[in-house]
Amino acid sequence: MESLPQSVKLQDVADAAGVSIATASRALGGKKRVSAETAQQVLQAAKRLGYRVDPIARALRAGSTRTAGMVVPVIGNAHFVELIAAVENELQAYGFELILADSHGNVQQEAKRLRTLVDHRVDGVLLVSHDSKKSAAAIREAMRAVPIVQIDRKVDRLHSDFVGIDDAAAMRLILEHLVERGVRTVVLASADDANSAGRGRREAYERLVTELGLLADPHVIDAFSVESGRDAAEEIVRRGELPDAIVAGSDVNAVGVISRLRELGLRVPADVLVTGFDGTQLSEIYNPPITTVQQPVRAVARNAVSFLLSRIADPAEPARDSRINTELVIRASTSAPMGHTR
Amino acid sequence: MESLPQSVKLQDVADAAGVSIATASRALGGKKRVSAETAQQVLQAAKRLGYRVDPIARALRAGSTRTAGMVVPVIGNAHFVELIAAVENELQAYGFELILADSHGNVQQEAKRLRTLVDHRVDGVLLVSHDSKKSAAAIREAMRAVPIVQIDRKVDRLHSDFVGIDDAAAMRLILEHLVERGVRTVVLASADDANSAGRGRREAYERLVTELGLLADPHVIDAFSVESGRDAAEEIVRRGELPDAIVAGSDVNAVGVISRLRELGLRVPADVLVTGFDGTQLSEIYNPPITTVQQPVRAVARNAVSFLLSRIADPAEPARDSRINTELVIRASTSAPMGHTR
DNA sequence: ATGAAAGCGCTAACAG
DNA sequence: CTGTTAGCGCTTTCAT
Repeated sequence: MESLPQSVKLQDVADAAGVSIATASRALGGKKRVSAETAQQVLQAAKRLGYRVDPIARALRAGSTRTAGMVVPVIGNAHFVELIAAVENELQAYGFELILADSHGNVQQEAKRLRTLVDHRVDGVLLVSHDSKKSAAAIREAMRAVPIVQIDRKVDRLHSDFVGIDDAAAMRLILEHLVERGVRTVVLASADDANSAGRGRREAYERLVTELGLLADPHVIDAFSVESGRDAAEEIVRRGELPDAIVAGSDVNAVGVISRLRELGLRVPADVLVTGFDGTQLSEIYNPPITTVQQPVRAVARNAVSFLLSRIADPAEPARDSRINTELVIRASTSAPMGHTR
Repeated sequence: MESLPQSVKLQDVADAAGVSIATASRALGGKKRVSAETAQQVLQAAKRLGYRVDPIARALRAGSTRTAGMVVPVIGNAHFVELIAAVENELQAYGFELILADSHGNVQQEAKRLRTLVDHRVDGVLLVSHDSKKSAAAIREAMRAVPIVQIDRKVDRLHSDFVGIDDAAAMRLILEHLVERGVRTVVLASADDANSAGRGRREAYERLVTELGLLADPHVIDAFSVESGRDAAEEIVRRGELPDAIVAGSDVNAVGVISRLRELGLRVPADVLVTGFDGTQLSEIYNPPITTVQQPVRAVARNAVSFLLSRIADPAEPARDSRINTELVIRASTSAPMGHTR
């Protein structure tokens, strides 16, 4: 009982209900200035005809596309994947579509994608930025046109909503756990200072290493990727004496570390303990399962979307900053007795 | 040197170039009916003012949004993640945006998402469908409004473009490899018949098992997910005698199988060989790395997008069906000598 | 080759 | 409470 898609327009509904197009629009929009019965008529006519608003026409006139953009550094990173899925799901509940953009860990691409998102009149943007300094300009520009909520990583001196985790507290969870396991020497294999998450984790690591009396080799600075994890492992092994534990800055790093160690004939946790960061499904299913700090991805997505929608509703709102707590999940990668305790 | 976003309109460019808005539009559109010099003037004025077309207004008038929709059963599945990333990348090259939708492996959701994509006037849809029968109705409806290219899975008796792999050939690669390894008994742990990929793989498996003289326990039918892989492993172990090899219908299944086996105290490949399917990064980094058939994801994405764009350009084109070949990648999960050879 | 003008489908003044 | 009307910014006949 459907007519051809897109062919039923507001005028048709108005005609069918015997009212003007304006009244039909108001009724459909749930506006107050319509009598209950007229509204009924219109609603029924609309349903009967299978009417659906044309979001394009509505957008042109009213400004809203009911679409949000999301920019991430790499779609493929396990953590971002989970974030994307959670965000899509959350937006979905509010009838918003998600336009996805990959910045390929590159400030130029990021700027470009941000610009086309703005051009496409998304109502708002969820952004996992690439560089805490170099990303600033493009974001500022985009913010003049549309609300932006930053997720996971914060750009320096940028006044916007933010949703993330408490990196320092999370790092403490990891390191205290390692201390309990009898670890004395550690090495950090994490992303470098280019983004705030990497920086926050490294700074916390350095503070805590001192506080907890751990011996830290100069840490290996790298990116959040499997490849980087592999490189880090390689370098650590090449240096000679293995540390008691390798603290990875993300689960994908940890996976890279472990897989390369294995290729080099070293076992986790028998030869060295390894921890992850993020709590992706990867950490759970990997062999060995990886001790990590679990990010509450759904909560992060929920907050981010809620911040975005409320800012769309009222752009003047003060910027909010939400840091959700993580939870330590202990798994096999740190469970066996170590071979190298001093 | 930027004015406020979205504030420069075609009229401004026309004024600056000293021509009419119609001429400006034609010049910007690269249309023929404009003199070379006038075109130059307009182009320069546009650049100088930082003009950018308003895609919404253009869409309302011209119909095209330069946006494609993509619907997948689960964003999180490793294979779909890679597909999404490749498609986003490919579309990007043509200046198309990607609206992403998760159907949550559910026909109702799928129908709904397809409908909102159509409402949002995407120019085309890339679809990994959920059910080779039950998905048909919604897809047919959507196809009346917009071109659809199916990826990976084909809905029965539906006349549309399709891009996928040769499941039968891929399964042959896997099984012949196992035979070479001396395997005699195998079990299939794969998705059930609800989608064509699952069905194709199972049918090929059954044919080949006979052809190759393998002993196949009744296969374990399941979904494409880590959890299903785990369940399958559990059931296989519970049955008693372990087969020589477990053939998973996807990499995520294989990972589930291996992780559960490990929990049950069984080792891969020492106790049983396991193969994956898809060739995701997961198969490469897992411990042990998993023997699998590699899908040429980038080629699939490239073909799918190219099919879509050419069909958008000419909806009357005959439907194309492209099956790209896979490659066997041998890794540790099938490399060690087996313990159970008969 | 160029310009004037008519909408695309909808919402929001502004009148009544 | 309801209807009339003016656009949102752009593309595209239809004249010239």
